Amino acid sequence: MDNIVFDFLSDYLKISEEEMENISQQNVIKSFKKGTVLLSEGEIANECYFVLKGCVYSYYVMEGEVKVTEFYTEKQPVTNVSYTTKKPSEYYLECLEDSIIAISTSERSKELLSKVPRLSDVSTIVLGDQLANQQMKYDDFIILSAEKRYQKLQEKSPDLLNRIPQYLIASYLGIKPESLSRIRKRLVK
Amino acid sequence: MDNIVFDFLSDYLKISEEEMENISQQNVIKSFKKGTVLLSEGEIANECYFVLKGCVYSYYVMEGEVKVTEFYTEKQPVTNVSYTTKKPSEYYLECLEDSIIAISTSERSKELLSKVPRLSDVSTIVLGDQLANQQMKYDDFIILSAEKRYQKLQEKSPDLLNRIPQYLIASYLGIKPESLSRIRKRLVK
DNA sequence: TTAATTTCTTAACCCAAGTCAACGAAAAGG
DNA sequence: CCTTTTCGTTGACTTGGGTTAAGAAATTAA
Repeated sequence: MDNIVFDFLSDYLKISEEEMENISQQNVIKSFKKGTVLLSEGEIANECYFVLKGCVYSYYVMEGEVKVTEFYTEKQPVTNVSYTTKKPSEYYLECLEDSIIAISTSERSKELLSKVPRLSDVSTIVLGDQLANQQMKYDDFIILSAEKRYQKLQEKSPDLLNRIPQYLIASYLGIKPESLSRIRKRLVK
Repeated sequence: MDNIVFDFLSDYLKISEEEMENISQQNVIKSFKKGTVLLSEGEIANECYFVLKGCVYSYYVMEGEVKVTEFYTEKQPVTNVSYTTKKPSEYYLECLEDSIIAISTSERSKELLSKVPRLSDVSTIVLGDQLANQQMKYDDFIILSAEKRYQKLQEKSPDLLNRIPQYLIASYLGIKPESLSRIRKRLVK
């Protein structure tokens, strides 16, 4: 499973055998059953996650209603406000499928960074990329209609539409399942 | 004007006289007239900005229509996707007021970081904070109605409502000026 | 396989925001 | 100062998404 981590890192730099060794030793990898809650509302996160296999999603519960904000699949770091701010989380992180996940903590990250200092450049770049992505995601949401957002999702991540139930896709798009049904009907014509 | 930069930095660490000296020397500060476009759609950004005084806003132009995505005021770093990705910008950055702005480039940042290495921790923290903020902003947009978003803006940044024209606030909230008018009318009752 | 449960679709009706248009208020320019 | 433009509000009408409810389709469990 480690090779997925190296695959991800090698987008940013070439890694030596020795560094690989250090990273492997530091890596804590766990399996979770579908439905496992990794972080609950109200909890303070002391772990951060990287999805190796499966799918994790984040959602708020507002007046009993689930509002999905993101899906994280293979090779994706899970952004986690509570882990950054050390304040109680306002949302949940849950496994949508049986998943294999690399887990880190502040302590382990520091330790790893001291052994492989070059990784700090990677983390800066990854953070910057995540910020840029997050901003683009937000901008799309403001700029585009629900219908356009669905079409864009179809283009950019058709895989998500297959592996994720439609009512969660609807929530992710900011609409109700019934509306997504109507949009899909409109579009097939 | 430098003191605003130090004020910002001192939220993250104590700065020595010598470091201040280095930072001051490296700092490029410019004044801009209201309406000055700092970055146009299609341009690749090679500068990044930090607002010392005044106000900068980011907006897309979609089919001739302006869609505001953010206002940046005193003591705020301006996030800039194009600066990170080195791809043509999809949006504009423009001064909404006469503004005084600290400007950096990749080269100058590197130089400064080599002189004051401690700043790299700050930049990581600031990046992390920005990511967390951006995510919270997105989540609010998905979760809340236009009316709730307006109320939240009123609470959190009443200053913006005074200094920024309403049709731009409306755009920022993702609605039309007419709708914002109606929301305001509904709320005074 | 069948039964139970979950997910998806459709229809009828409602409402908030969009559109178009008009008009008054405020700012900007001369 | 008055004129011109920009900005904010209001009204009438349209529209896309929400709500409720029912049934069909697809999963899951027995």
